[in-house]
Amino acid sequence: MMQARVMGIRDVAESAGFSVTTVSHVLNDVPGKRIADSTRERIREAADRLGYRPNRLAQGLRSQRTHSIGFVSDNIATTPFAGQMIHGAQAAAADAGSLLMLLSSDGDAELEDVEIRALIDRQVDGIIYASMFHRVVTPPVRLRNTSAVLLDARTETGEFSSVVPDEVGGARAAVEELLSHGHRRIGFATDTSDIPATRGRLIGYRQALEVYGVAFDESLVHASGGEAAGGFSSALELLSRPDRPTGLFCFTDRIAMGAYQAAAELNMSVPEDVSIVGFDDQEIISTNLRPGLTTMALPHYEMGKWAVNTLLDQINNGGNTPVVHQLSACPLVRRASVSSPPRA
Amino acid sequence: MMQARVMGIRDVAESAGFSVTTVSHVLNDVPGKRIADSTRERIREAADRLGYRPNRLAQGLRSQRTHSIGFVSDNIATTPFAGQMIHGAQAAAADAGSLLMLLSSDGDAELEDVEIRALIDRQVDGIIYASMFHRVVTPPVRLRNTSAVLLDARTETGEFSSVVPDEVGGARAAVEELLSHGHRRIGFATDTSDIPATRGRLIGYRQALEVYGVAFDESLVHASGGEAAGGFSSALELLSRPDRPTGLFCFTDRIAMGAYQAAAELNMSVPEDVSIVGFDDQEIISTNLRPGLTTMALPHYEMGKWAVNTLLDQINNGGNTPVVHQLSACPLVRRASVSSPPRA
DNA sequence: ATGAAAGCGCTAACAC
DNA sequence: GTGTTAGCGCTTTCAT
Repeated sequence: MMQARVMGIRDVAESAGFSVTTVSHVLNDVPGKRIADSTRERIREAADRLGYRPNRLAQGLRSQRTHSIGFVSDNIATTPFAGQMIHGAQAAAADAGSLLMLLSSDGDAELEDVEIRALIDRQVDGIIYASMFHRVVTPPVRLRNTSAVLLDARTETGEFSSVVPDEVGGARAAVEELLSHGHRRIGFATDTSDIPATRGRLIGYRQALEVYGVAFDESLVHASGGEAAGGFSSALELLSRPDRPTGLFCFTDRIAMGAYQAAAELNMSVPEDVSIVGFDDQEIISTNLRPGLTTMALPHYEMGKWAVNTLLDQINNGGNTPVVHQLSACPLVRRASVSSPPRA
Repeated sequence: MMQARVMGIRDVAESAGFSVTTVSHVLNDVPGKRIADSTRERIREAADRLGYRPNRLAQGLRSQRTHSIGFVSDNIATTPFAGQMIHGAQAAAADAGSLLMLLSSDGDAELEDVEIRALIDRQVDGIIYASMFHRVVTPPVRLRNTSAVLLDARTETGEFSSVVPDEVGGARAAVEELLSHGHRRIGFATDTSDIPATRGRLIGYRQALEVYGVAFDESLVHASGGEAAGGFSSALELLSRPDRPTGLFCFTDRIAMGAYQAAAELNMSVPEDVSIVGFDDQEIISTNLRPGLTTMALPHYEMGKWAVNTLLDQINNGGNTPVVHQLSACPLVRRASVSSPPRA
């Protein structure tokens, strides 16, 4: 383990025959410094030869910039989306030469505060405050002591820049996919929680119907307690009606999974007897269902990227950036669960 | 943004009327220092009053210990397991006052090397080198310049401490679950990849049969190209035989999902007509399938924890720790997909 | 075109 | 019991 000896800027200076100042100048490409090309070359050569690597800690201490950003999330283990957000964030950070410091609070507000403190103690340049599902949050006040951007979340008052998925637009596109295939009776198997997603997707559902001049029929929207089991019972009920819908818009892919089970139970096949579109594009479900599920993708990767890019801008501008609230589009992912309605 | 002014150890010293040395001693509880209780108190009070927080960068620079550890993984977005490993690692790190710096290489070896360098430049205390599925890896040589432990991976030569799931034991337990319910013809729907998981689980399958004195029948193991579609065709074939198995051990939950689909196709129900046990406990599948899937959990959280604890030990002992290769047990998660075989 | 020297905030010999 | 002082490895002002 451990290299022979780790070379510092002084070793480079000595070896190249210049002062540390000059070495620092050339290695950091400090602008507006008149330095002989030959000098630059000799210094670079020496640095390479010695395998010099700047100590980022020392740099950070001196320059007040650590090139590391904190990522606090309420959860990370139990949601398949965390990975995408983190990945997007990490990719954007890496592009800018920064690293992510990751922390999960498991929803414990006190712990969250401790974690943010730990991050600030480490002099992170800023913090991404992430939620694993779109919601309204109230971050610890301490978050105001830093640059911060909200990911998949918003505060009541909108004080931080934030990015969330476009629930309304996504739902509208989902239902339009069904409408454009000729469906006119379209059920909505939704969730009982009162969160931005349920509200937004219902609005989108209605908007799409309106665009196509289809009257909204309240009895066609059925809410249940999330997950496949809820989707199963919602769909079972909806599909058992004499005037059953020919298309089903499901609040999540998990609910769609339940809808598939209900269809099987009723000996109906997808999409011949009933077309289904989901939401989330949880690939493990959407690609493994038979037939593959047409669904709206949640733009987690893009949101993660947007969040750190915005944070970085904010940091680089010394906090003089306007607060912006970004809506991120949910693209339609076509697979095989939508066709024309049965002839009847 | 930004607090009024951030207090340093000097402010505390001044305010308390002692030297920075003494402040450092009491705030860090340095052992073997004789300091008056009254002094301790006054210093603590001053620190609290001023809201003093040590600058971890400066501490790290001086003490050569940053209390941050790097986590490099080949992937993070597209696997549902990443979250669990990261969470376990982060939890263990947090317990020890350390933070995780996260990096994903997307399988790009060159990038991986760059990332490890970036981590070392930031003076991380050590590095977790993680794979998102159990495999044999060859990490960049640079990894030897630090303390490192392998997570869900091993090298050919076993030079780093490592932790991987006990594939053999898990598979044996899975098949024994079937055997103990009375099944004697048990199919194995596996994957075609040649990786530790396929090899180990086949061994476990055979061991369990042997324990129960059931002869191994090669025609009962059917390999396909992963995912639900493969499981569907494997199971369809296995279950269509005249001497069809009454129990199915599936290489993954995704394959089990395909097996459910095949059972439905054949109008067989789970578990009445066929009992199924999976592997992985991908909850999004295992809990949402109907009926719930009995499966073997992959101990990702525990492995993540073990990895950083072991790394931390290694760091604290200055690298004089023996290399250890840990097998982590895969617990059985009983749900509703196993019962006694049909009377026939 | 280059360098001396101060100092980022802290720890740890070593004095007293 | 407590304080002085010398750095950790680097950036940056200011001289020259």
